[in-house]
Formats: sequence, structure tokens, C-alpha cells
Amino acid sequence: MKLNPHISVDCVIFGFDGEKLKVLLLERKINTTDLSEPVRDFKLPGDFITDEEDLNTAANRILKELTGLDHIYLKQFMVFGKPGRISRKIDLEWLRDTTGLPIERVVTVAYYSLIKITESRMYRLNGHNAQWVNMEEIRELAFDHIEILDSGINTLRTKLQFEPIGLELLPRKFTLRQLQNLYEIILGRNLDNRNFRKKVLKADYLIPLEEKEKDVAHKPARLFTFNKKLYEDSFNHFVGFQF
Amino acid sequence: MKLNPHISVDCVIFGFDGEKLKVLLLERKINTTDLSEPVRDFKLPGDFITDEEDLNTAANRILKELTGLDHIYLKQFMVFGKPGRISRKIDLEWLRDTTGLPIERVVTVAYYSLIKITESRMYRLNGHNAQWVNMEEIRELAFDHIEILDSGINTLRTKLQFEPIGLELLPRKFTLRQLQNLYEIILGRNLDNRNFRKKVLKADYLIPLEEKEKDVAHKPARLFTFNKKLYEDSFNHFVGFQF
DNA sequence: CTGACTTAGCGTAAAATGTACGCTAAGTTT
DNA sequence: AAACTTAGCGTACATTTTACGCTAAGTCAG
Repeated sequence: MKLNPHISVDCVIFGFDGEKLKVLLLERKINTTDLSEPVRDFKLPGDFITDEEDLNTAANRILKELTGLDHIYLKQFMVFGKPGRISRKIDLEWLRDTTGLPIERVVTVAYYSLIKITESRMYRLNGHNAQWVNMEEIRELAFDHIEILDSGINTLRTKLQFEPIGLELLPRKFTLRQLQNLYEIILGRNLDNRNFRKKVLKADYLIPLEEKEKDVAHKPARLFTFNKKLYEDSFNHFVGFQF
Repeated sequence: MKLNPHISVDCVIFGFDGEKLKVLLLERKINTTDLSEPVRDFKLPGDFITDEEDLNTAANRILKELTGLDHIYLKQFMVFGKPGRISRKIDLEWLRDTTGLPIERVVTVAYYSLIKITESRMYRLNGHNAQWVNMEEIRELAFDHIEILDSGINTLRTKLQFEPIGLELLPRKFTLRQLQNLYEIILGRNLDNRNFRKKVLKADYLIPLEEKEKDVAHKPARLFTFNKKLYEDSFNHFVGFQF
């Protein structure tokens, strides 16, 4: 598999753990020639494509190789190709050392996804140096990755205005409060619980169960589940909630 | 200026002449070895980027070089990078003959725009073999350009749901009827003139003038103009008409 | 055991927005 | 002068959004 050193993909994987919005990043340790302490920083999971593979295939392969995560729906959202986007000495040296290729101009295709942070996914990260970092704590990243991340969160917020979300991000059985919390976190504002519930209950892909939640310090709420087929249909018809 | 034979841009330029939706295409004439008659077909304006330029810069340069059109707002909308996207014999030979470069894998970044077809723009096409082709007449194109075009029209329709348009597409002074015709053409359905006018008049970027249209076989309508600044603001705040 | 506290869950009323359509005004064409 | 066309205003009704009151069902502190 020959790498194509002109084109790369980078993945912005947003994760939701039920409380906070996070991003999956790789830690970089760089042994500089002039310092004894290695420099540490973070980058998005990304790499060069090979000459034989499709871009989407490459994105999935690279995410798997670098983080262990598999079967994640990745969506292309932007290309970054400024000639000087890889110009810092530290970045050039790191590329030379890790790829062994002569690095010239690199155009990168950015993909994003929004997934639930589960036990099993945490487990898969073992052996890779990938970790979930709180969005709010991220100040700087390698290369121009902070720009890519910004563009990604923007894309995410815009899409959320028009498409339903939740299926991937909530437990199989969940309460309307959990769904509301998810919306509030991503939209960054509070919603009226009575109006939220009225709106959301109109969707036919939300199936009420007989079960109720347990071990909470207040009135236990009814559990719901998604009808996956109806949920995906509504996605395709571009109808969603708008708050 | 060294061409980068791995990355190209292609431009989908939609044009509106007041009546129909068109696309700007280049005519290709191919002298095949086995046929005496040259084969003719159409392709989107596009070419390889150079190693020193930004993608957006490249898109503008290439559009200018191939069609004479300048100062067109181009927006990146999708990357096409399937390994086999350039595979037909006729396409490979054409690339070899026109570029003289060894063509391997090419990833292309697609841009689109929607502009008004004016006299002066028609004039600028002279000396280039570019022409406006009615959307409805297009059956096939070179390479995978029909796929790129489809993706472009899709992007256009989707954006129109949420953003106002018109400034670029109508004369400086226009009637509400002209604006309505534009919406009807792109949306592909008729709108109620009374409700259209109620909705549209709420926008503060529409400035009524004292002037009226002339030489029409019916009651002359009042002319309007766009307040460019307010118009662009509404774009940025993602507020538009939805019919 | 009781009262304070929290979130669930139902309902109502008013405001804003969307939809359907009637009608007159101001021109041109025959 | 009558017929025709599009402009332009208005009204009534339906639907959606928004604000908010209130009771229900639990936990927790004393």
C-alpha cells in the first residue's frame, strides 16, 4: 500500500458522555534535537491516503488504525489546502520522522462524526494513544487542526438546526430529560421542558416504553426508545426539531 | 508555476438569465487515433492546482483562465476522490494530450456558484470555448462530471431553503414579480403572489423605489433594490425565506 | 412522619406565522 | 368600451410557537 503524500484525511470525532461534549485527539510526543524533554501536544486523528483507496474508505481505515474505533459514520465536511498549512518546524520534523516521506504540499479532507462515548469504545482505545478531551479545555492543536476543529463544530451546530439527533448518542432506553440535556448541551442554551416534550413527542420515531427509570432522587421518568427505521426516514426527509 | 497533478478543482457555475437555469460548460474536441471525425462532448471548467496556490485561489484562477469570468464568489462544496473516477480511455488520453503530465490518482475539489448571465459576462466568454447550457438538456458529461453537477444542484437547492438569494441574480432594480419568478424556477413550483409578497416585504434589505417598470402590457410594478449590507447580514445570520 | 425539594408530565391561552383566497387598481390590447 | 393581465391590499382561518400555571410522584433532611 503506497501512501499518497499529497492528500490526507483528518477526523473530527465529537463524543458525548451524557454530560459533556468532547473530541477524540491523539497525543504527540516529539523528541526535539535541542531539548532533552520531549514536547507534548495534541492532533486530530489523520493520515495520508493510499493510492488505491477511496477517500471515505481511507477515513475509516485511518480512524480505525489510530484509535481502534470502527463502524463510525464519517461525513466529509471541508477541504483544507492552504500552501502554508504545514509550515511550523516542529510539524515538518514530526512528519518527516513518522512517515519517512518527502513532505511537500498537503491537502487534507476533513471528516466529522458525533458519537456516544461508551465503555466498549473506551476499551477499544487501549493500545492507541487516543483520548477524549473536553471541548472547553482545548486551546491549541498541531498543524492547523484548531481551524479544522472550529469548522467542524460549526458544521455540527448548523446541521443540528435541521436534523434530529440522539439515536447514536443516548442509551437504548432513555428519558426525555436525557434527550433534552443533549439538545441543551449542543445548542448551548436552556429549553422549556414542557414545550420540548410537546414538540418531541410528535415525532413518530420516539417509542414510549412501560418501564421507568430507577434510583433517581425525584419522580422517575418514563423510558423511551428510538424506532430506528422511522428515525432514519425523518433524517432523509430533512425534517427535524428546531428550537 | 508547477502543476500539482494529484489535485484539481472543478467549478459548477449555475447561471440565471431571467428565464432558465443554466450551467457553464467547456466543449471538448478529441481527435481519436481510430476515427477521422473528432469526438465532441462537454466538461466542467476545471484543472490542476499549482503547488504554490491556495485551493480557493486556484479555483478563481482556473475559472478565469478557462472562461474569462472573474470576481465570482466560489464556494467549495464537495471532494470527489474515488480511485477510478478517471478511467475511461477517452478521458485518460485527453488528459495526457492536454497536460503532458503522467496522470495517476486525481482528487478534485468541487466549487459552485450561482450568477446572473449578463451581456458583459457573455462578452467575456469570447475566445474561450465556454458556453451556457440549459440544465434540462444535459444528459452526459466527461469524467464523473455529471455526478459533480448533480451534487452541486443538490447543494444549491438545499441552501436555498435557508438562505435568501437574488442580489447577484437580478438587475439592480427589479420588481417583486421578477424575484418571485426566480424563486419559482429554482424551487420548481408556483408560489402564491400575495403570500410571497407579504413574506418578502418583511425583509429589511428590500428597498422600495419610487420608480415603476415601463413598457409592459399590464399594470407597471414598483421597482425595488437590495440594501447590500443588510442583505449580507441576513445571510450570515442564517435567516431566509422558506416556501 | 412531615414538610421541603426536585423533576415529570398535562394543560391553557395568547402571539406569531402560514395558507387560501376575494377583490380593486392600473395599465395594455382588440 | 370591453376584455385581459398583473399589481397590490386585505381578511379569515389554521397551524405553530412561546410563556407559564399546576399537579403528581418520587427523595431527602429533620
